Amino acid sequence: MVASASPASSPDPREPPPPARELSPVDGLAQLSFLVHGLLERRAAEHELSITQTRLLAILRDRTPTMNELARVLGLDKSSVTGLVDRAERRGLVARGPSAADRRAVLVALTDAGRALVAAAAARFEEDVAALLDPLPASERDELARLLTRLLVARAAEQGLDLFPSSGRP
Amino acid sequence: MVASASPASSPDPREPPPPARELSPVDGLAQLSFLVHGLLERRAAEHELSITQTRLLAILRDRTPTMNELARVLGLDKSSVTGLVDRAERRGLVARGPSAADRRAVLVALTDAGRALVAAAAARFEEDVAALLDPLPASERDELARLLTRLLVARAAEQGLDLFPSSGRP
DNA sequence: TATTGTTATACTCTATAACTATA
DNA sequence: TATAGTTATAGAGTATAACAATA
Repeated sequence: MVASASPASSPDPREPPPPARELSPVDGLAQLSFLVHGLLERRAAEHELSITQTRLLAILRDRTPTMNELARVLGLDKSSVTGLVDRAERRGLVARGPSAADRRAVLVALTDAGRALVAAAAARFEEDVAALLDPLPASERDELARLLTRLLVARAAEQGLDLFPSSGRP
Repeated sequence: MVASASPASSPDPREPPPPARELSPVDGLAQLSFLVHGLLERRAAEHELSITQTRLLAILRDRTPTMNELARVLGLDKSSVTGLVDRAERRGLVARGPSAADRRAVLVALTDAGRALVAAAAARFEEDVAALLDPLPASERDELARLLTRLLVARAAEQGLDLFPSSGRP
């Protein structure tokens, strides 16, 4: 797993190769995850962005959180977010601002430049993933989407989250 | 994509919630990749390993490469590998040794401690991925494996690689 | 007293450039 | 001269601990 692409089982050398082999679901999922992660990493790098910087900008597309909220969403210590936002601010991608509600808090927002950059990177990444799915006919892409959605919904439910909110809440 | 779990489309608020929604194949793949990557990161961290250290140890399970080969496989500069192997060696996980063929070269091998550590981390990670697949009945896990294998085989073929070698070679 | 954010410090990971030893 | 590896240096990303300002 992790680094090697070969299946674990060693076939009997006396037999002719079996007609078609398949990855285990576990191996397939693991390998595909690394592949997709690498695609994002490469596209982000084209815009001089790390994965973390990309996540930061992606989060800010929807909200204007405090430093503290950002730390929670990113799963980082607040001191790490200070540095992260410092570097993005130096590049003019985000801006800090005061909070009307709490004079201790600092709000972080995307600048126009940051919004343009994350939009470009996201578009390219989505093209990559779409290209990855290209070999499958549409019916099988739908089937894949159905299976992946079920996995993600189940996982979200285990964590008490709803993957599809907005069903009748303010 | 990237950071947010919500689908892009906003439903009509006058309609009752549609019966079942689904992620696009692109979103499903992207989200699942981050999920699986995070699982590996957490399991590795339990053993005080970074993803990079884990990759290093995983590669060494199968081979005893030179520093140079390691740099190529990991996609890193050789100077980065020097530091990586330094830190692993300090922890007693790998050992450097001379090459009989080339007195400039340095061979890197897993120690027993390193082998035990990577085996433990890999086992836990595979349990995690298996648990992720648990919500699907066996027939759908098989279908998922079939679809993922086709994607990975197609991608490997584009790069001139065979995902399933060993068909009639020493 | 508790919370928000920054600073100081330290370690990992990564790269570029310069260097040593061998081929 | 070219290649294998290390060292020096620099910067991103991360965390812990101590601090200032505000609640």
